[in-house]
Amino acid sequence: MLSIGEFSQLTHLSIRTLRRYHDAGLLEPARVDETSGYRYYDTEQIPVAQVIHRLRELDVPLVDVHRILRTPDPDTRGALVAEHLRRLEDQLERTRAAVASLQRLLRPEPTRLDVELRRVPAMPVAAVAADVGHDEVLDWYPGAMAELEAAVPHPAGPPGGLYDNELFTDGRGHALVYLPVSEPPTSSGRVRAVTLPAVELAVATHPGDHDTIDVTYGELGSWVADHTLAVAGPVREIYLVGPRHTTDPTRWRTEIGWPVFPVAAADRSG
Amino acid sequence: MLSIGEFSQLTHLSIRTLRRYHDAGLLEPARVDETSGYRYYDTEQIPVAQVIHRLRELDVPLVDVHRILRTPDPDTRGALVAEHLRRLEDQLERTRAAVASLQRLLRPEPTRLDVELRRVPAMPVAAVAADVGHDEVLDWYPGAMAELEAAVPHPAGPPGGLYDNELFTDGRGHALVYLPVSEPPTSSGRVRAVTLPAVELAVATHPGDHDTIDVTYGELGSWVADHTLAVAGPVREIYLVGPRHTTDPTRWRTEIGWPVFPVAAADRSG
DNA sequence: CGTCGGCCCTCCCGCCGCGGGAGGGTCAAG
DNA sequence: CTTGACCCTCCCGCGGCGGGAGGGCCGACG
Repeated sequence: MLSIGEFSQLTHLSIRTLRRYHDAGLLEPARVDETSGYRYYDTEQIPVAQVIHRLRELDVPLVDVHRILRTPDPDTRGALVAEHLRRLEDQLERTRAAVASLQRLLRPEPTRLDVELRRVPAMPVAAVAADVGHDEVLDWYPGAMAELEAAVPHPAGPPGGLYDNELFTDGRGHALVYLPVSEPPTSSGRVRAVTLPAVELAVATHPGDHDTIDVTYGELGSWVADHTLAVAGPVREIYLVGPRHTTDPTRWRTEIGWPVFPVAAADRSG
Repeated sequence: MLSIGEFSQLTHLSIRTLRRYHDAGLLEPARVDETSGYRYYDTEQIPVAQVIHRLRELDVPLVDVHRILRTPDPDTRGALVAEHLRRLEDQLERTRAAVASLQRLLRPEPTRLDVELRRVPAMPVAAVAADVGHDEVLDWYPGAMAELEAAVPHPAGPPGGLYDNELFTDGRGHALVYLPVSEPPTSSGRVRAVTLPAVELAVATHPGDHDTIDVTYGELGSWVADHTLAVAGPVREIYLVGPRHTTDPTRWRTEIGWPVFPVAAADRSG
């Protein structure tokens, strides 16, 4: 029987941390003295403590550590761990992208931005919509678009999305992805027939992957702000060239459409 | 002049976050209405906001972001950013190591551990000591050892270290690294002449780099606990083969010496 | 000119995993 | 039996963000 201090020395986990793991039900001491409350551990618990230690080094939340430890089946457990490793890799990828983008931002080369004012008529589409958080969008998008493509084998144009402004201001809001159709589709699963309203858009094209799309957003937004206009509705994105066309992200083309009030009405002299 | 909501849409930073950055002095609005407190931003602030966004994606703390933004000289600023990238790489390295170690821990193969009881006489050494935190040790060690090696060109044995138990139980404590000498060295810099006390050690050898050294610690500790004895003083490490000998970490050999009360006295029948 | 809905304000709380510290009980060696 | 090391619980703080309450401000309408 090891006291908490001895166990701490054997596992290199601090006493405080061991107590916390006890409270969280992660690492129950082999025996707890009823009157004094003293915790006593067993040498067999050392490997368990080390597994916890490793998982924490990987920033696995305590609840997930709990889940993993509770899982008896090694395969399922392996899958849970693998899932976390996948997320770590995703994060690494995002880190790499952020580094690259940061370096570009710090060496500012004047980017010439072509902005086009475009009148878009009302458009019948097949759509999948949801209320999502800002950081859930990337997880939500692929499934929604896959369902759309299955339901609409012959779209009448490139896919797109509408993103409510609250998504950015509040970090949560309404998002909708669509495929244009020539005639209204039948609803199935999450797919619905929707008619997008006509709008006037200020459009800029973002080249490449979406890691730096906020830069183009900012440039387009500056242009819109500098040329008057107020924003009128959710931002639109149109995926002219995307992962469906080429695996080379540098070839992707995404149009960003910023809805504005029609130019005639934007003359505010009245 | 952009309201905070408009600016939020342009930068994809939430309103709350923008307010926080204002409070932290990171991103001062171009104008703040005195009576209403309304924040108004300028389109020129968009790139600044995006730099902040990128740095935060890299988990750079707000205070450091502040430092970086305040730095006018691009070279110094680049150095600060590079420093953070270096830390990211270190962390990545540790993550990699933790993953590897975790996989080994989850596929437990019975490790046969050779433990030797060894009586170590008092030993004159040149030593560098400090009070350090658990996670500062790795940063502190190289400099201390380099200073030692400069002061002791012809050591009388392999280098080693003594680590107080509080270092693990409290996360902070006394650490000492040494080089054995044949006669007491003169003090210089942080180097001091010290005589290590005689002890009885339970010794196990840890092969390879130190990423998994806690596993060996645990195994040795189990052995000590299962064979009686109480711990008597700081743990010792002896670096038989280390980075000074070979760059191949798999060849490293580190002895872990767990001080125990002399075996005769460990008979607790009295 | 008043009203109303949307925007913005400040202030406080919660989250996670950990450390710090207060205040007090327990254990074992002398 | 005393002493000092050890252990206990409980509360607070950190950093960066979100949630929510409670209340002013703005501008487009009637």
